[in-house]
Amino acid sequence: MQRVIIHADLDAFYASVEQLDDPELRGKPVVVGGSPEGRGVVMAASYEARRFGIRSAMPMSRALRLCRNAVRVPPRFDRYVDVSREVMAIFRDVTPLVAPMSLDEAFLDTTEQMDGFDGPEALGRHLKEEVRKRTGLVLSVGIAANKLVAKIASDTGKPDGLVVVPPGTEAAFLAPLKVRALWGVGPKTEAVLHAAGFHTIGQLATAGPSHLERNLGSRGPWLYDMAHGIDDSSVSTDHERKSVGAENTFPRDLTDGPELRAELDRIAESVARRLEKSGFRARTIVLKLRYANFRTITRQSSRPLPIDGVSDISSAANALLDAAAKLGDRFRLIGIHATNLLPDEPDQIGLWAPTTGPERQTSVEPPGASR
DNA sequence: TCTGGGGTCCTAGGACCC
DNA sequence: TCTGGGGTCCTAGGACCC
Repeated sequence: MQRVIIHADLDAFYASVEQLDDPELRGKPVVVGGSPEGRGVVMAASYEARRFGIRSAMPMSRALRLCRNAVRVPPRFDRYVDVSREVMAIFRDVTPLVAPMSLDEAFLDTTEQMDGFDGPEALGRHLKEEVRKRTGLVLSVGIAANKLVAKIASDTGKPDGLVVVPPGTEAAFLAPLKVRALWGVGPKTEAVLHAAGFHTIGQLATAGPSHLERNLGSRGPWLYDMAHGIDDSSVSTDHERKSVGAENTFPRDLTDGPELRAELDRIAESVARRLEKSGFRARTIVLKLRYANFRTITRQSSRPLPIDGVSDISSAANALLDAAAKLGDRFRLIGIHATNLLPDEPDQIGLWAPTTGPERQTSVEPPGASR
């Protein structure tokens, strides 16, 4: 059966919410993000701000140089989460198959809902109208037979877009676009593709699978499928969490000392709190350090039994820092990630502890002692 | 110009097991 | 003599996405 997949994406989400909540900001170049003194970056820029060349992820200091009159607004994530919930609820009024990708975008599978609408475009218009009516926000929509093409379709229509790619026209739709438009092709892969002579998706589509594999290794088959608009992945509503992390960039670099250790403990608290809230415990703690020169390292330690609470996370992270930090090292960022998650079900501990716990410990033997 | 914070997935080497 | 094969787990780094 021909699938109908929608990618829905709110335009300049954080900045638009700020402009909705504060009429003073409407029509002005608004930039949401951290302060330039605190080494903040742009998290969202209104379309008025984008006219000055301001883009997401740009250092705030540079953004404010590009547009002296830009209004900087610190992010209010709690508010964005609330608005996002409203929007996702609107999507779920249309179909139960909604897969949120972030606060401001989601995939919808509306294959089974088409009877109620006069074609995919009408359904897209309905979504846009409902979102505008109930939240005031502008939604861009892409509709195609799979997620890959729907996503790229909504990207090409922004802002306030509604792009439908009929089945069978995927390759023709993609052909003129730059390879960078493909999901998963970032700056590095783009450079590799350029070096291999591929600039547009159409050029990529003319290459045979074996040629792509020779030039691009294991990514070859994947790129081949994407260039031809092939994507069989489904819109999945259940997302399993894999990690919980927190990190912080300091306004000024820090050396190891009370200030850095206090920051580490603060982050440990945040991770412990969110881990507990999400109903997981972790078997692995990852310490992340970014040096003043931007080199980034990670150090991790795993345990047979899940760690439990702030003090465990904190002591694991501090031990990793003890081992990693050398005198005179200057850091701009420190972070902790908890991975190898297990559901936090106290009842289950007795069931797995005897097998995973002691068994692993007895495996620590002198070399050659076993076998 | 000077580079956030939340994530996911992949690769590659090494230890270890049977 | 020159050195298995399949599998899992751990660690470190990196690309990418929003």
